[in-house]
Amino acid sequence: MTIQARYSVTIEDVARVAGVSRAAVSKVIRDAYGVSPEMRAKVQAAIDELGYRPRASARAMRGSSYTIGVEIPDIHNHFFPKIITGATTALADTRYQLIIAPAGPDHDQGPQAIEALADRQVDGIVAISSQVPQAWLENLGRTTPLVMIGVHQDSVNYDTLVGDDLLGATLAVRHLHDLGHRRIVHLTLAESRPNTTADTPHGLRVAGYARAVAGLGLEPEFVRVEGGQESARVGALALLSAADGPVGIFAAHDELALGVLQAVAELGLTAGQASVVGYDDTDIAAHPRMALTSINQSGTQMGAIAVRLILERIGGRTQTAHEVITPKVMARASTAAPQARATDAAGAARRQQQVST
Amino acid sequence: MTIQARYSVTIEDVARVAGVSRAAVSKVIRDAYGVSPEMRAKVQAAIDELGYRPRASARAMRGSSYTIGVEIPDIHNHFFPKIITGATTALADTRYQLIIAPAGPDHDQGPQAIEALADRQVDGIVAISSQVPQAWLENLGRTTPLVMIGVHQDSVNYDTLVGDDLLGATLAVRHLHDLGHRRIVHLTLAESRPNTTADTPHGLRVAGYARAVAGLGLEPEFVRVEGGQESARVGALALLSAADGPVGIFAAHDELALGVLQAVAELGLTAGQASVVGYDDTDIAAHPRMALTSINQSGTQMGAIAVRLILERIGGRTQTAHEVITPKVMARASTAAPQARATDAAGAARRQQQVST
DNA sequence: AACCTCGTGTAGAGCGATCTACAAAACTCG
DNA sequence: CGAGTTTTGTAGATCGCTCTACACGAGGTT
Repeated sequence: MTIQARYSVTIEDVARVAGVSRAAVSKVIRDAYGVSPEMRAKVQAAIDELGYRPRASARAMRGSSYTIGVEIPDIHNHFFPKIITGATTALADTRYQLIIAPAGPDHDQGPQAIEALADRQVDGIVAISSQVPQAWLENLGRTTPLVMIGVHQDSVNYDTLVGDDLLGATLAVRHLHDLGHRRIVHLTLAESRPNTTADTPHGLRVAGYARAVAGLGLEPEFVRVEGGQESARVGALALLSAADGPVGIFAAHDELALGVLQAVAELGLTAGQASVVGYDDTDIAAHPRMALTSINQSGTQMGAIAVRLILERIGGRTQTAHEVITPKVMARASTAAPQARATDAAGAARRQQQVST
Repeated sequence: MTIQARYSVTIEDVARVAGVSRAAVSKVIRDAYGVSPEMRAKVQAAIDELGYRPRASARAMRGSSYTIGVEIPDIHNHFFPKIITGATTALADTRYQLIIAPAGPDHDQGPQAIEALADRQVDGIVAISSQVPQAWLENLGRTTPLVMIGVHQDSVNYDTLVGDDLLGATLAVRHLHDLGHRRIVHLTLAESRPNTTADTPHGLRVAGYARAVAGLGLEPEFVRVEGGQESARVGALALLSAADGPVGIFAAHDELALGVLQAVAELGLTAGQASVVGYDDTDIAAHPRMALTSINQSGTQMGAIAVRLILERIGGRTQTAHEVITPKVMARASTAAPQARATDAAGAARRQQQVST
């Protein structure tokens, strides 16, 4: 029975079966004021009997859609699922449902996905793409609770949530330096890529790196890549093939670091010869086969905070909030004290052979 | 200007500015029949000027929401992002937007997420959780185009899309056997877990394994775990510590295989001593540090097919379709010809020590 | 007894689009 | 050139819910 009529059963039907008005049913399902226990029981019985479920789109027309939207820029970056997990968990006991709008595979589709969420009248938006015009965001934030993750500019109409990228980069450099490395290279996205300007996470990591390196009296040195494991692999391969001493590589995020590890593996180098630090501490970093040293900025915590901020906004907070998460180093076996390269012919030959694999 | 009024701009406003009726504007934005070029231009100009965007929830009340929903059971399983990628790409040139509803971290929340999508009046649903009562799905399929991925029972009201799990398991076993392995163990989910009954992908992999092993005259042998890398690691650790000959392990999916690889790494075993095959061929499997042999059932292709099926349904197809994807082996370094274990005291001691790490 | 207050329920407008009729204008064509 | 056909645009109902305004009856006060 319940199953039979699943859709096409409306609040009207429930009202008829319960023998009350639509408004009464509406009150019950919204937990609104002014419902007697008897009425509630009667209505609830009718709801159960008919298997009634209110349609979100109809509710959204006047009230709220009970939906929180999260925009994620790259479904392949394993950092984002952590944010989702944190958010989903934080939302578990509420009546809100989380939906994700993935930005398309091409870049600069972030705004499009955010817009799609706004079009769907979600009650709040969490967005991660940073390459969105601020004016546009300010305007969106005026009508919809909005949390931007990784946006460092302060704003009037929306909340922000960032990791302390300046500090994170410093920690990465210091970690390599403490191990004894004196050549510390930063592998990051080409400046032509989105999300690389000065106030983005990647831009700040660049700045933090440059400052930390200068503070230690070392030369800054960059490898710029297009993004994705493959480009990082190629970039690292070029760097490491040309190098003959130990190199510490600070990759701007774990996805890139994995590409660097590919190159390290292909060249048969030890962690002492090529030490790699990533950023985000994704799940895979902890795997013993990777053992990637990484900067942790708890993604699950970020997700939970983002949801909290949204719910506060929905609850009536009018002042903007700007939260900062403090990163920490997760030291693993991908970094080690510097070690000279084997200069014997055998080693060189082996490396040579493995490059061509 | 465009930005200023972003929301609260309705079709009414556009109609007023363009000097036409609401219906005319509606026709233009839907590309409907009966619009002269001049009218179109006039309306389009007004739309651009005001920055008008139709609200999905209002459209959903009568027409369609132009939204396709995908339910995914476990955001941490890297196989699902591949499906999403395929689906997003396939949807790129249409007016449809893809949204994802993640099932909560607890199990058996699949139906809840699917229901959430239905409540939001999406025009089509792609769902991956298989542990949903069939009657419920049949009913849902009656009102909404629905594609179930990984559901092997044939259905009347919804389409299905599966990998040939029976064949995939056979390929895995045969691969290990061809390498020379004679002890081939299947590591899979405990039968108490969701999605393990006979007609689910995991159930069929078990059946395929059992049949293939029997066909080769070997004994079937199972390690049952709760799910997640950690439980697989623990299960594999127990298996491999007790074993003294070479073992071939066929893990029911890559996530579990990664856990097995952890155990292999901790015990310091070679690929010949413990050969591991996964299932799904997730991105990370190809990383040289993992080099995980895996059964590929193209996730991106699955996503693309799922979307195609949905769009066909929206377009009017009434007969159900049932697509099958043929899996193939991606052989990598995690599997190798069997190799005896070192029996010297040093080797045993080393293994012993590493277990306790 | 008349007046308030409070709790409970209902009527009915309204949200922003779509979509069915239908009217008016513009072509065909014998 | 008038009847028929096609094209183009509009009016207005409608989708399923929320929410404001209000009616009604029961108690409480003076």
